[in-house]
Amino acid sequence: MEYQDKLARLITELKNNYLPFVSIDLVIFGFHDGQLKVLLLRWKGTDDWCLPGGRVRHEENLDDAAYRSLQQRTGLSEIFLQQFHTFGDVMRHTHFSQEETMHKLGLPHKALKEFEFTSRVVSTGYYALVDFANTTPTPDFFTDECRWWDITQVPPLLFDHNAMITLALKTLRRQLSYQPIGYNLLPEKFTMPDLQQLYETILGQSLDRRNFQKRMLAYNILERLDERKTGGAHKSPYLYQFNKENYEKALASESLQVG
Amino acid sequence: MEYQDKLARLITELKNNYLPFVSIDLVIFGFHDGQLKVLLLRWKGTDDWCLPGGRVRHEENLDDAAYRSLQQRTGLSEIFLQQFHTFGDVMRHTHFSQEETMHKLGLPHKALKEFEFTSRVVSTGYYALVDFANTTPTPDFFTDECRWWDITQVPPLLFDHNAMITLALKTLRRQLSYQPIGYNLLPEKFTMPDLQQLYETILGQSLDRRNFQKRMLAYNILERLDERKTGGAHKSPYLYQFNKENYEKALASESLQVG
DNA sequence: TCAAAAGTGTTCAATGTACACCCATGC
DNA sequence: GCATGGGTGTACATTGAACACTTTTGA
Repeated sequence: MEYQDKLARLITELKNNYLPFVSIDLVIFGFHDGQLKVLLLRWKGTDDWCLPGGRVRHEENLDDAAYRSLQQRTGLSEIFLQQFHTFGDVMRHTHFSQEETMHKLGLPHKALKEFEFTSRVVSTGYYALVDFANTTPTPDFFTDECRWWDITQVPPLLFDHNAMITLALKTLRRQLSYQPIGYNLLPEKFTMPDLQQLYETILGQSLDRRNFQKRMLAYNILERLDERKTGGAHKSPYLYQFNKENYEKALASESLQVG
Repeated sequence: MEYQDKLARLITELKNNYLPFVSIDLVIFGFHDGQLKVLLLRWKGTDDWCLPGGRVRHEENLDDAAYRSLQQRTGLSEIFLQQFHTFGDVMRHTHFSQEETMHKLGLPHKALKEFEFTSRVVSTGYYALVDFANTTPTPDFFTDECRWWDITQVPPLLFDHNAMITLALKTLRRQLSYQPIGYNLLPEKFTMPDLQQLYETILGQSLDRRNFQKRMLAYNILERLDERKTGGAHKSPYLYQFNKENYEKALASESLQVG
């Protein structure tokens, strides 16, 4: 049976080359149609969803492992990726019993002994901001489906993954107050209303159009282009792009408005 | 040889009951004489200092492991303890070669094979704020000495521990801007100048006396007592104590000034 | 009586918030 | 021409920063 063969090889690979008891989980945010999205995976043959994650190779930095998983799930590189918390509770994986989990995974019981799929794992959570349009959601060996979910529609997830999303979002909102955001979430050229919608979506509240513009321009990370975006039954808004240099500077120095 | 016996028992204990590849490290801050202090350990028979840390038991939450180590090193319970970052670089422990490290530890080479003392470990950093006066610094099996160091005098430490302190301090400073601080760093009754000195020490800058007082009182976490502190050749300052309820509320809600 | 440090309040600047008018576009 | 939404500027409120005088205490 090919599945069992593959599984056996995978388990051997994990045992030989990856750290046990350590993992990373990813909260990958995207932005589309004025909605904040998060990328979820559906376990093979079940209706159970969870966050993408991965193991860490013996000779691989933790950050690199997160970055590798992110690339595998989204096909993207050069993305904003940031650690936000490490989840180390013993019971965080016992949302379901070992038997249930094995069943959900379609794994034979002996796999339990082979590798600690369901045992206690200390997992570091990372969140990423990616360009929705350029992402190619890709399931992995254990999952049938990988797709975007509206952040407001996320179902009950496996393990402690709902809590992870909550904390990632909280961290992202706080980040918004002292770092620029948008570089990986918006297309290269965008309008001020686009940017504002992004902020409003992340913060979950509406902002004053005029004050928002003033604030953004004051950050000195935007360049207004000569082009405008036409198509709407109203005045055409200017297109902007990020000034990469100043954007990076702001990211590094955390120099934007605090609070 | 008793040392070798103890070591053998310890290694067995670690192998059987603790997670490999996972650890916690502690940046324990204290406050004394207007100086911010950090607790460091000196390796047996060497002049090399490092942060206290510990391993995680198989059935133990990560936070509990940090808390346990903190109690073992300081004798204190009921302390503020917070995770600030997880350090997962492969090379973070290769400040010294394996041989050097084993030598510094006074360990036989065979111990290398027994347990990955010097191998790659993913370590979660926690910082704690403790009452300097009530602390009983206690070395562990691998160390001769455990004592407070002035934060400005910390020597080059083993591994990536200097970077850990730097990041812990940065996190602490940021925390200062949206959470109350002082409960575990000051005696029960303290004066406003005491509190201000604590803030100035942590932030590394002086603050305006009058504005500071206004800000602190606005937080509504202080209760002024009828007592004053006498002894100085000047007007006696009032004593204050924290209103525990409001203090906890502020801690939980992060409701203080942001920025 | 004097130096040292604490108690208190006011003024000014900067920042953030609220708000109004005019303009371009597509139907 | 008219509804929709974008471009811009001004007034007000709130917050934070700067600053001075008086009071108490021990030597």
